Amino acid sequence: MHLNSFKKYEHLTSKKTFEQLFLKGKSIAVPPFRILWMHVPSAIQSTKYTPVHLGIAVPKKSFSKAVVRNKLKRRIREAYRKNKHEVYEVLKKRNLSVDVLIIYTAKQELPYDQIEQKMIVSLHKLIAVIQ
RNA sequence: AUACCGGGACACUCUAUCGCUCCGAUGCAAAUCGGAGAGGAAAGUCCGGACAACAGAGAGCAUCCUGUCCUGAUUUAGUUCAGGAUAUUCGCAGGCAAACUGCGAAGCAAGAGAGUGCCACAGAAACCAAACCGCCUGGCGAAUACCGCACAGGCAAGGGUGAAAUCGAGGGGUAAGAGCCCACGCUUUGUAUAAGUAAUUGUACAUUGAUGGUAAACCUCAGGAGUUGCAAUGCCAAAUAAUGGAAGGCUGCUCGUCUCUCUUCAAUGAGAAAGCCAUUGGUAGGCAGCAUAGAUAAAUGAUAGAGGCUAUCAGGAAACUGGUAGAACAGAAUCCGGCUUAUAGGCCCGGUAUGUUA
RNA sequence: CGGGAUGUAGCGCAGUCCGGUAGCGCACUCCCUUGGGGUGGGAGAGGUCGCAAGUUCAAAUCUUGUCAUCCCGA
Repeated sequence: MHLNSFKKYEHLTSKKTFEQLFLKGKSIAVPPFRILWMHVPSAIQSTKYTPVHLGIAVPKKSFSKAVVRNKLKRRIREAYRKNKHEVYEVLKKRNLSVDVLIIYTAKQELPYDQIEQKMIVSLHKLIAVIQ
């Protein structure tokens, strides 16, 4: 498995899990993000084990144009893809898997390098909370 | 030449690394290899069509939409679009003036000779007749031109009001006046004739002086549209004792989901619009629909380099060289056609203004 | 993707159906009342009715286009 890939089976795809995250998920605030996460029963023996399922959300109220929303989602996905390996190592050691939802809460459109910096910070925070 | 406005086609290019979606091949799998991968508007959802459901076929009411003529275009459908022509409207000039003439621009939502409604304020009067200030004749008052009148009649030229007051202006005519009459111009309707595929236009004769405006008021005429929409619809899984996709009771009904007729099915049947009462639990995933882009929290990206373009700074006489910054509007979700709106930059076409030269 | 509604004074709303004067409440300004303020009384200002084009003598109102905001439907 390549370390920097971000395939479809690593996405959050079910509408139900989104609702559960909003109801029961624990939240961390790292501006410009807000991160909701929760533990999921692990299945380390099965071949389709994935430590993290990730969803990305950009609210329509802050950015009414679809182009801007797509651009931000792509930037966040790119930043996550490059920096996810630390989280994966920690979770693999402890046999855990989590569902995570990243919500973009800022009202301005940020450039890529800022988003990447904040992504590193927030992933470190997430690791600390899980441990 | 410069600036601005409008329209049109184009919508930075290439390479490397790391990644994404779908399809195909190999493979137990992980994965590897190959191929395809966003616009002119994908947008707004303003129209139309395909496609699907409502059992099938036909007719009609209500409701809604469209409205000159010809030619052409398309998924061959439209009342859509494009081009041309014409009625008409607007502006400028001419003219004493006009419902006039010439030039230029715009260019269609039919009909105001079926009926109903409305036309504020002002004005005497707003559509069917009428007379405020007036003009004229007669009568009366001492009163045969001049002043007056709760008098009798004639007139609609002039004033004034208004968006609009029954053709314009000239001459004749008259007590005063009036298309009352005449010439000129315009105009209504009809006939004939010429041009044109046609709408329509010209000419001649007769006739009229409009039948005030408003149909983006009701309406009339001609024509068109059955309704709902891919969240349509069909199937599977899951759920449950089991059924259904919400179930139940009452009222009131229907036999299409507006009405009528016929056909088919059905009376121990089928349907589900309206009102009231009361209960609110489970599943809300997948496949088809669906595409030589194509998903279902929804792919088409990030970084680096090179070249071209624009702006600006520095150097230079110039060609140019170097640095910095920038590159619009905007992202497919069933598909197709039209319309509308957004759009950096240079290019092409047209118009307006200013300047220079000839 | 498909339906629907609303834009009028600083704020909340009438008026739009059926075209001629743009109004109500709170807020604002000035004056009176009070020793001063509040309350109360009186007077006044503030709008080209989201924007554009059209119909009409005349448009907030009718027609068309457009821009915002909001609400529904699995």
